[in-house]
Amino acid sequence: MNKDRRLGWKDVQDHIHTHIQNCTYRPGDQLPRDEDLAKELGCARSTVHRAMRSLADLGLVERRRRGGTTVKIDPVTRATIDIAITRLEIEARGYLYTHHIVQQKTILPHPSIAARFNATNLDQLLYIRSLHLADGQPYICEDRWIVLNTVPEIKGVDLGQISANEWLVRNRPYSRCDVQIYATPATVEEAELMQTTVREALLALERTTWIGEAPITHVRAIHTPAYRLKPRG
Amino acid sequence: MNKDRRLGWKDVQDHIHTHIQNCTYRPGDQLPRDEDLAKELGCARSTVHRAMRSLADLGLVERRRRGGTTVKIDPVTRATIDIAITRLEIEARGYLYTHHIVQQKTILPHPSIAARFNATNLDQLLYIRSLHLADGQPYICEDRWIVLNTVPEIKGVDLGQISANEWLVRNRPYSRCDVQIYATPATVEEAELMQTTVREALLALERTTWIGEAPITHVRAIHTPAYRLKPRG
DNA sequence: AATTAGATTATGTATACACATATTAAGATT
DNA sequence: AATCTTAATATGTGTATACATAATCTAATT
Repeated sequence: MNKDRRLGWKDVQDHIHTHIQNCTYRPGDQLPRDEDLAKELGCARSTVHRAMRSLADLGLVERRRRGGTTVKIDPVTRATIDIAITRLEIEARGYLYTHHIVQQKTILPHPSIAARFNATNLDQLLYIRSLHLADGQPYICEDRWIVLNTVPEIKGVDLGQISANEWLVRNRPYSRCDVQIYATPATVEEAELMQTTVREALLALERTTWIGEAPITHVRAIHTPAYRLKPRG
Repeated sequence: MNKDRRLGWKDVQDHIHTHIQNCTYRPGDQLPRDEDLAKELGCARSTVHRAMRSLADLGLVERRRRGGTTVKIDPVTRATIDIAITRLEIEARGYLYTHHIVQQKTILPHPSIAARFNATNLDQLLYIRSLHLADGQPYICEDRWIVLNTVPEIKGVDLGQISANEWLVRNRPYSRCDVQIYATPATVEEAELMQTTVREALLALERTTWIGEAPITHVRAIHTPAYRLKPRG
């Protein structure tokens, strides 16, 4: 009912945020101490602290132990992207998901792949090229290398049924993930698979994962020409 | 000295995180109540709460008021990218930054631009195409539309000196920013500016900003062919 | 003058407690 | 059986307090 009871940390956050947008506080400016703000606004220091930490997480302010809080001198635009299981992304858009394996083989690691893993002594890899479709139309083509030493169980999985993408996400948590996003021209084979023209500009999303020191998988997913990656919320 | 004094929230976070990586707790599994965990680990509930909130922020667990905490059923790979002032990005890589304006004119909004702003009644726009170089080599080519009604002061700024990018970031905080990332083939003019070939695949980064309801600027930045966007460490 | 040691300061963390809120389960009412 | 009400429950928030830690300034020492 009545929100006027007490001041919540979100209220405090909005208060400061508004002042930053107002240019009351400009980039580089020093903000009041938590304790002073608490007294001024009539709440506990912990409440101001909670608000300030949130603003710091958003990249709007910087806090230093004895230096206090300042509005970030060089503001950055912070965008967070969630890379979901491909099936779920396609279904979330209201399409019917299907996928099939284009090629699958066990190989020794190419130097460029080994470099991605930052490892020299890699053994056998399972390479899979698969196509993920939305309502029958190509959506993502992924090239994946799976480190069999780290994930031996995958040899017993029917990857035509459940995609390697989905199986790994559900069964192999990782401790580190390296992501790279870039544009790449479609090769002849990719163009054919994605039903587009050779050298068409495609968005590539590369991920490499480890569990502890052990490499799990490296994947390069290329999207349809019209694809636009949009950060959340 | 000795870290064994008391359990910190990061210790608790690591504890849970390790169990998730272990598959002790698997996607979909229910975690113990905060209070039980606190008792088990010998710390306060607030400490567990802090750790859990952090894990929720990382997208690893989900919390619901009476439903407790569960390991996220469909884990996503969450990547955060910071888009900095172009000059700072180039200088951070150790290059000498220069920039120049290729074209500048005042125009009425093209429908596609108005659509980006989600506004119909836009007045005059300042359009600027500028090239940002690293050690003299093309790095980013940006097309920018500035809403003069919202930012009239920019008419008095020497944008050959300070780039529109930098001036806006420093002087015009925004309340909303829309980001889109995609691949685009270089046009004839873009290819010439970026010293590459026509239809080469380039990474485009589009941003649109508002302050309150008022549109500020829309910018489309295309990068060199080799450019890779990397989320922060 | 340079270095060191100690005091000062603002944020960071841990704790205990009370109450708020969303959600589910159980029970009462129709 | 369907609906509404009420109670139970786990997380969310606000407060007060104490102490930890990092950064900075000051003063003592060499």
